[in-house]
Amino acid sequence: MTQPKILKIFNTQSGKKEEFVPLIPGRVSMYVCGVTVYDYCHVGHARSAVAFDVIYRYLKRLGYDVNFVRNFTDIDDKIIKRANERGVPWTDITREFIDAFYEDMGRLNIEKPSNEPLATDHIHDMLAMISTLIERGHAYPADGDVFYSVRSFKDYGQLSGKNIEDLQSGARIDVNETKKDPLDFALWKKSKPGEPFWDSPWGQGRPGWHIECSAMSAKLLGETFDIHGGGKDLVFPHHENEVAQSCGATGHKPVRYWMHNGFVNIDKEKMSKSLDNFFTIREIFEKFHPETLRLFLISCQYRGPIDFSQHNLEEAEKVATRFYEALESAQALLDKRTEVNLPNLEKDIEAHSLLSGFDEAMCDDFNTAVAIAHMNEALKALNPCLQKANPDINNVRKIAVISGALRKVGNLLGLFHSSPEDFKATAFNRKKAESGIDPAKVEALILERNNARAEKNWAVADQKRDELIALGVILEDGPEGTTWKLK
RNA sequence: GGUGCCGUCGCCAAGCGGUAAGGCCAAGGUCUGCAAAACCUUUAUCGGCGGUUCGAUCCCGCCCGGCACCUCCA
Repeated sequence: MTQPKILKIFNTQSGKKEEFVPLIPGRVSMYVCGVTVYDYCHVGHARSAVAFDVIYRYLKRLGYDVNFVRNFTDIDDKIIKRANERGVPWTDITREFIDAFYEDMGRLNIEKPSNEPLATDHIHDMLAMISTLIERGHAYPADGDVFYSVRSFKDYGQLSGKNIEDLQSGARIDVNETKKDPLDFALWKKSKPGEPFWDSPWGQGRPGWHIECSAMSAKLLGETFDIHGGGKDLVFPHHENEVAQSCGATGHKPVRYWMHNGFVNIDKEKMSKSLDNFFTIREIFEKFHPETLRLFLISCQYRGPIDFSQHNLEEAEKVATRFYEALESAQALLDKRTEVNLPNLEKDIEAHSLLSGFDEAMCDDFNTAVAIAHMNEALKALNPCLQKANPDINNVRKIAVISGALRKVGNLLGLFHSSPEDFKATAFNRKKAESGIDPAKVEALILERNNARAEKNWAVADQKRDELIALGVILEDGPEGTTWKLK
């Protein structure tokens, strides 16, 4: 990028968009809460992954050297429970779902972060932090457990906008006899017989959920780092507790910009395990191309809710198809017109209005919805050039520039990673399965129709077309013959 | 009960003080033997009522409707 842009980020902490200024010029340190590996990822996980992937990619475009850490929570009650249900070692569970996670993320075209620490590889860092918290009077051991004393931290609640009195009056906090205060949360949990454990000064046990992020972010990014992200549901208590832990241990705030993505909803309700209204990513991929899911997820601003439905995915699929088809024809034309020299193409691409519009949108708190609107405008400029039977040199160049700009912006959003054939094949296969159509029958009817057309027997040709339409088949007569697709 | 968020064209979705981006769908047109694709054109005053302002979808208040967090959760 030639022109420096001012990036604005909505900071959960302040509730406002703020100008982004990294702690160290030219560098960004970013930590995003990953997943607990006890099950397959659902669409909600996909949203978070895609949102921060787009953010990661864009920070790099702005020229930052980004140190991006995304953790795996690989020790937790749910993992132990799942292992017991299956009668296998808990490490079998974590290994299986880490592999599945990588498979899903790979298909979604999520870039690998700089570092992906496992909680269990950092137990010693957590123990050190817990000891510091005890020394500083922010935590206390109690019968093998260690708890954080929430009332020892005067700013508790400042991230999520809660105050201790309100939390206390809410009757949903579990009562635990060993806690001094019901608001206190576990830093270390004593293990029960048969459960995995690590040795600690307080006996055998395992870490509480929140401590891993505080310990690993400090270890890998420093006591103060730029961006911490995750789903909105993590604001309280997880991120609130992280702030308490880190501030308690170091005396200063760990995070400069807190970013939270909105939920994926089903019929206006949050998609969640407890409501049992979730879809796994791999279920979606059985019907839709990963890029369709990706485009759907970035078709609105990352902070708001997004309603998940087959209808909305189909709409995203249409949009993606239009882009793929235009890009495909542009490429075909450019391949044919190799005699046209295209000097300084990259420079013209970067200078195209799509790039400036894209940058403006992204600098406004990563507004991907507006970015996609600009892509549609570019597409609208590209298509008329593609209409021309034999475009002149200027048009060829225009096609090269606009399609290049579209590809570039698309790639920055993680799109156009597939081939047009693969992309269209996914939609075709789904429709074929849903309609139960027989391709051989379609081909036969098309042949009959084309025979009639060759004899200029339009009545028969149209009758065959009507039959095909009744089947949901749409014909396209092109210079290289007739192709068909499903409605 | 406490705390936030949201309500923009039939549908999805930006904008958030100066008279509403984009997409889907629909209609008309160009093209086509007819179609399809593509292109062109057309479609909203922003949940309701007050207030602040020269001016409000955008600020404030109240109301109606929906959601979320306060418990594991992306």
